[in-house]
This record gives sequence, C-alpha cells and structure tokens, in this order.
Amino acid sequence: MTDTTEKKPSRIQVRNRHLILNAALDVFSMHGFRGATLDQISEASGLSKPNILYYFSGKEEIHVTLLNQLMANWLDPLIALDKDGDPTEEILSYVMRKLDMARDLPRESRLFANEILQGAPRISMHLERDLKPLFEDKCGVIQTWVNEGKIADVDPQHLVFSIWSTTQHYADFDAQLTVLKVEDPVNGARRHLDMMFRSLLAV
Amino acid sequence: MTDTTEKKPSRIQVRNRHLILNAALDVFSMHGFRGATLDQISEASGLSKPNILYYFSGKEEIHVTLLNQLMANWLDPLIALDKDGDPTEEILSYVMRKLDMARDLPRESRLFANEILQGAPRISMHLERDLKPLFEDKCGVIQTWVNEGKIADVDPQHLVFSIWSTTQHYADFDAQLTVLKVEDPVNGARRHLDMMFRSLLAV
DNA sequence: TTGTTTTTTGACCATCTGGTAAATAAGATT
DNA sequence: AATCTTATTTACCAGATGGTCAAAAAACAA
Repeated sequence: MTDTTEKKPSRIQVRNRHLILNAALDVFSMHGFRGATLDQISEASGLSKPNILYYFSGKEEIHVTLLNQLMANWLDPLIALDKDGDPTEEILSYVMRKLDMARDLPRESRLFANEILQGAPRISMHLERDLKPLFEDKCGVIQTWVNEGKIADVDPQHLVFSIWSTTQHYADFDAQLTVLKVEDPVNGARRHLDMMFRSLLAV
Repeated sequence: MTDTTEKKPSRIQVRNRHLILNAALDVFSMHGFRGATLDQISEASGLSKPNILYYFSGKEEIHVTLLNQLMANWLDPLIALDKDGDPTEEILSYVMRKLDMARDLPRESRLFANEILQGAPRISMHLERDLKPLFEDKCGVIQTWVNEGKIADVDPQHLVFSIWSTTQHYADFDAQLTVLKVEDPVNGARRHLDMMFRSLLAV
C-alpha cells in the first residue's frame, strides 16, 4: 500500500476539482483575490456554490491551490538554465521559454502578476522558499559566465528582471496591446527580444 | 469672469478631495477596483464614508478621477521624445524618465497595471484616445531613425514595450524585489538598462 | 434489490458593501 | 447676532458575499 491516510479521488472528484480550478483561474486572474467572488467561480464552472465548497474548504484554499500549481510551472524554465551550456544560448532559450509561457499560459501569468501587485500576501512564502534560492543560484551561474568573460559584464539580477518583465508583459498587458492593435505580438517579440538580449550579452 | 458655471472650491474642499484621492490611490493601487472598498478609503483618509460620498458621487468617480490624473503624467515622458534630438540619447532619456516615475510614483504605476491586468475596462477609452495616437506617432519617429540608419534596425513597437515593461517592473513587482532582497533596485536598474538599450540601439 | 457512501441542492445566515436621507454642526456673510 | 451656506455625522437600507446545514438525489457496492 502506497498511501495510508488518503483514499484515491473518484472520477467525479477529479473532474469537478478540475472544473473549479479552471473557472477559478479565469476569475482570479481577471479580478485578483479580493475582487473575485465565489458566485463568479460558480457560474464559470457550472457548479453550485455549496457544491464548490464541498470540494474546497473556502475561497482562500482555491486560490492557494492555484498558486501552488503555478509555482511549479513558473520555475521550470529557470531550473532548465544549464551552467554547462553555451551561456548566450542558455539565456536566449530561457527568454524564449518564458515568452512561450506568456503566450500559452496568460491566465497563470496574470494570476501571478495580480498577486505580486497586491503585495504578494499569499505567495511571499513560496517566493521565499522556492524562487529565492533558485534565483540566487542562477544569478551565481550568470556571474560566473561574466567573470569568465563568456558574456558581457551584465548585472545578473537585473538581467533576469529584464527577462521576466519583457516576456510577462505580453501576457499581463495584453489589454493594452489589443487597444494599440499590435498584430501577432509574440512573434514580433521573439525577434525583438532575441536581438536585444543577444546584443546585450555579446562580449 | 472666467467661469460661468462653477464656483471655485473652498479650502476645505481642496483639502478633503486631496485627502480622499491620496487615500484612494493607496487602496486602488493595492487591491484593484473591485477589491477596494469605500470603508478602506474612509479609514485611510480619516473621513467618514458618507462624507467621502459628499465629495465624490461614488466609488467609480473616485477611480475615474485618479485615472484621468494618471494619464497626463503617464504620457509626458513619451511626449518629450524629440524627433530632432540625438536618437540614442532621446530614447535613453525616455528610459530614465520612465524609471524615475517607477521610483517616484509607484502607486500610480500599480494603479495603471491593475487596471490593464483586469482588462482595462475603465481606461481603454483613454488609451484609445490619448495613448494610441501618441504611440503611433513616436513609433513613426523611431522608424524614421531606423530608416536613416541612426539606430539599429529595431521594431519600434517592441522597443517601446521593452522600455515600458522593464521600467514599470520596478514599481509593479516591488513585492517580489523585496522578497529577493535586491538592494537599491532602481540604481542597479539605471546602469543595467542604460547598457542594455545602448547596446541594442548601436549601429 | 438493498444498503451505504458520495454528491448535489435549497434554504438560510452573518457580515460586508456601496449608497441614501435627514438631522446637525461648522463656517462664512451680512 | 442672525442668516445662509457648506460640511459632517448618525442611522439606515438593499443587495452582494462567503459560508453553513440538513435533506435529497446520485452513484456505487453487496
């Protein structure tokens, strides 16, 4: 027996928790935690409000569950940054991976942005525990590349911030891009960011 | 007589409207429109809720007033981009002006970010009317510089997005910078962004 | 089929939220 | 001081919101 305390969830449980989390992602990423309501999640998921509270103990637990799921995906591209790879290509492919995420997971990006914007009250623990050590590790890798003269003398921390901000911008500020009628933003971004970070890193 | 319809506001009106808008900027920039409450604004301003509604007709009017004030400041740096100046220096000083704004007006930056993140429902009209023509005009200027070979062959639209995202990041994601214990972020950013955009634009 | 467990619902509740109305207090004007 | 205008408060209200509970309905197991 692999599990002694929890019984495996039924098909209905799997389906409904999925429905709820998907609907909640829509609502939370759009309005932030305080601005989102269980009624909106209820309507978006097609499940009644008491039924939602049968699967999750409250609004906060839904939100926390989403943030937990998010962090894993969120860190993956940075984890993949390989200290033994070619420095410029490693950093460039990190940029492109983040850009792909902004295109493919815009709701997750906005959920994260909302949470940080509003002071990170429910995610600062995750950042402290998961993001911070990873961030420091990878900044160390980049600093090593700088010291070895393999890339230009950039500040690793601010390089990473540039990558985060420029890529996430295409998900978080999508409404602005729409108003400005930018056609195919992500493909334009791909060319531009490749050029920008390549010229920055060139020795 | 310069004004035929409105009488000039009393000292008390000036002071209280200022108190309210300042408190509302705190609250709206932190929680977004839906997540903010009049009670929070009331407590932060030191004025009772009915008294607030004596100066503003409702929650929405306070928010709209803030957004109107914001747009003027917001566009100023871009307006200052001079087609007759030195291309690289014009763009670089635009970057630095935006960075100064992120440092000096972080609440305004977050108010804007919240509004865009949440689909820009109350600001898309401003963007359409004020930002869009200005954006297109200045992209034209940059494109001219590119065509004349004065700066590298960048995509003007995405260059501007890079500037917006990298600078506003320091206000909007301040909570993340705090967790990551980045010391003196804006000064580090100044050096980094100068280097980054200079190398990008170099022919 | 029957019994048991899981899922769903309907009716409800306390609190919060944006907003109102009337009475009162504070300033300004004469 | 008396009057008139501007500010502020007290007491509300209707609707929204997060959440509970017991009963009904499905789903499942024997």
